[in-house]
Amino acid sequence: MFEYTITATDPHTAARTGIFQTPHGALLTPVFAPVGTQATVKTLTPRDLADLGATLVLANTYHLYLRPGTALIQDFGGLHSFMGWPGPLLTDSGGFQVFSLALMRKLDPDGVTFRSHIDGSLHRFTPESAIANQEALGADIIMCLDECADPLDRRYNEEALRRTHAWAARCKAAHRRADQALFGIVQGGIYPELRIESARTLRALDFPGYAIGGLSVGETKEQMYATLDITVPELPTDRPRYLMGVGAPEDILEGVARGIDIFDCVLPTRVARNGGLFTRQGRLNLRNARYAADPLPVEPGCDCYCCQHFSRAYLRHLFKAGEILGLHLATIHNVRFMMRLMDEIRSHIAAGTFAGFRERFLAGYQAPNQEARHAQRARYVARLKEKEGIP
RNA sequence: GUGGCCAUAGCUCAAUCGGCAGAGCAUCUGGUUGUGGCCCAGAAGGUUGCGGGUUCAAGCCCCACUGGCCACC
Repeated sequence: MFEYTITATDPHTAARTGIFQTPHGALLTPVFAPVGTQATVKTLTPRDLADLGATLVLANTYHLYLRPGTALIQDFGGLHSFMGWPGPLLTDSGGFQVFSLALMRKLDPDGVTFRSHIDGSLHRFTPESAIANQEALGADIIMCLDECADPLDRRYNEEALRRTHAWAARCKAAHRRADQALFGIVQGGIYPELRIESARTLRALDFPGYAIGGLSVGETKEQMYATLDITVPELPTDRPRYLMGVGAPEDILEGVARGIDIFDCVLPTRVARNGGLFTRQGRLNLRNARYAADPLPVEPGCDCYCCQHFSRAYLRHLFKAGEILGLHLATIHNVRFMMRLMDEIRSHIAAGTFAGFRERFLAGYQAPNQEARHAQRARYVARLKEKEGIP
């Protein structure tokens, strides 16, 4: 179980294709996992997901632990049967959400105590309970409890890294189910020495796969790419590498080129629900007045149900009118866009033409305004700190 | 017909004693990276119903007109 077979390597980059065997099916990598936080990819049925070509779906342990409870899902035969998704599943540990969503958190060497963002009730995660929760959910790939620090705070990262490494060892020791692959998570912010130390420490624990966490959380894209450049080479080549929380189409290309095999991200589905539609030219904001009478499909040539049957004008109307169908159709398109992108990436790696494909894609793809992104991020962080009383 | 109340941004409404005309929604634009359809940021939008008057200064006070609502014939 959990054999990872490399099927092709790109001659010009670190990109590779592979097959990762799981109890619920084989994953062709590089693979992108749509996010189904609360045991559902918002607006999509499992049948939609299968039709779109999705193979791996991520669900969040933090949310499912709080509601409806991991024990209840276990009583229903686990997450696969509860949510009606027969394919491979991945759950995170819940650690990240404790730090990003919970109303309060108190760290100690043994774990983290926090208050639910839903009702304020008091809870606690330890490495052992994080594993127990994920064993109850029964996903094919599960994650160690880790601590995601501010990527630009060196001292915090040093401190968080000690906990993350100790917790990784305890997670591995606590993990019993042989039908789940437990991945370790490399942390260390944007600091090369910390990333290298983290990768080596986790590698010594011998996980069936390795995740890179703590990225796409506030650093620049250049810093993220540079961190991948120094981290991936420290990981074993015969195990899948999972870049958590990424990403945008341009980041997928850059990640694959640096040897990443697995991605997950809310971006395609979240942006879809706000009228942002992916195309090869960049993102199209359907709320814009310029599409009010546009008879074209979102992306001419796309084979998705949305593009095959509906105009931009109709989709814009659905969004302006607040109709549910707009969210569904936009999500269908964006997930299909990601799946087609991954298909093409795998084909080009297999054919040895990935480098040229990446270059052409990035030349034609207009990424969102980085200044606006970072300005917003700064405001968000400022609000968070104000909320928590940090000067 | 008589009396009273009202008229401010596309809509619903603020504006202290007469002292730089604002908000929410809608519109327009940008953003969302280990998920709240939430949300965040910015922009545009005004001859304060019309015409006079008083005043250094009027959305606010006075007169007339127009339109609306209420009450009573």
